[in-house]
Amino acid sequence: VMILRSRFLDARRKRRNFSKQATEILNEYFYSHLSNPYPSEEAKEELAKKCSITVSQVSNWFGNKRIRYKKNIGKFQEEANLYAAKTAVTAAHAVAAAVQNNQTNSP
Amino acid sequence: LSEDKESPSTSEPSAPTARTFDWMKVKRNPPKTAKVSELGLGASGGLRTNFTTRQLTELEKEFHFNKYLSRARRVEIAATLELNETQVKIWFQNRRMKQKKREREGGRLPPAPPGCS
DNA sequence: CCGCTATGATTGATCGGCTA
DNA sequence: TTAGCCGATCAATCATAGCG
Repeated sequence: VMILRSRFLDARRKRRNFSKQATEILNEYFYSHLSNPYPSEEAKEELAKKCSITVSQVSNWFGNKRIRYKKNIGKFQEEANLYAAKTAVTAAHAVAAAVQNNQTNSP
Repeated sequence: LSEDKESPSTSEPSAPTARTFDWMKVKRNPPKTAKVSELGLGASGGLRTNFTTRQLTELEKEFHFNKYLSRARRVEIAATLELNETQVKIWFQNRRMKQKKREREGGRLPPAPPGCS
């Protein structure tokens, strides 16, 4: 029984946390799509490239994130607000750029 | 082809942050791994079956022989390993997906782990 | 060094869609 | 109409990484 764990050194043994920036990118996507955090295959590939990890790892990350998020929403409130603010700033910049671009082209 | 806006379902019009969306409420039905034989005994439903090393070894062996099972073979395996036909069927289903996944992204740096001393 | 939490991966089983 | 398969996901758990 004890040695039943002979699932022999699953690959999980040498687990490595993702880089800080990779986690940053994943969280940004997750919270900016909180209403439906299910990236398409294409989106996963893009995220995988940006994070320098595999598509499967992106899938694992979202799978774990969704489950753990809904298991204890309160625990992620702080994180949620943090990324919500960050994307808001990004959106603001985008709007500002669009406005400026619009002014220089429309007249 | 994008714009979501999933209905926050049964929620308040607007909250400061983080509303509750439908995906957060999704609940899966518990496994019905019950065997018609034990209707009054424990260990039937709601639990994730833990396959023994022997069962996994046999299933793996069979998988390398056939990626797909015939009904007859499935019944045979299930009886031998004391599992449901469904469990055997699902095991093969998952095993095929696992195989495909490995072929797909396993196509890179398999050997040569730096620390080989 | 120890205990507890955070996190990546694994996997039996479920869900919805499609096909023979 | 129905059972098996696929693809994605869930949900529980494993083993390790990281922090106090």
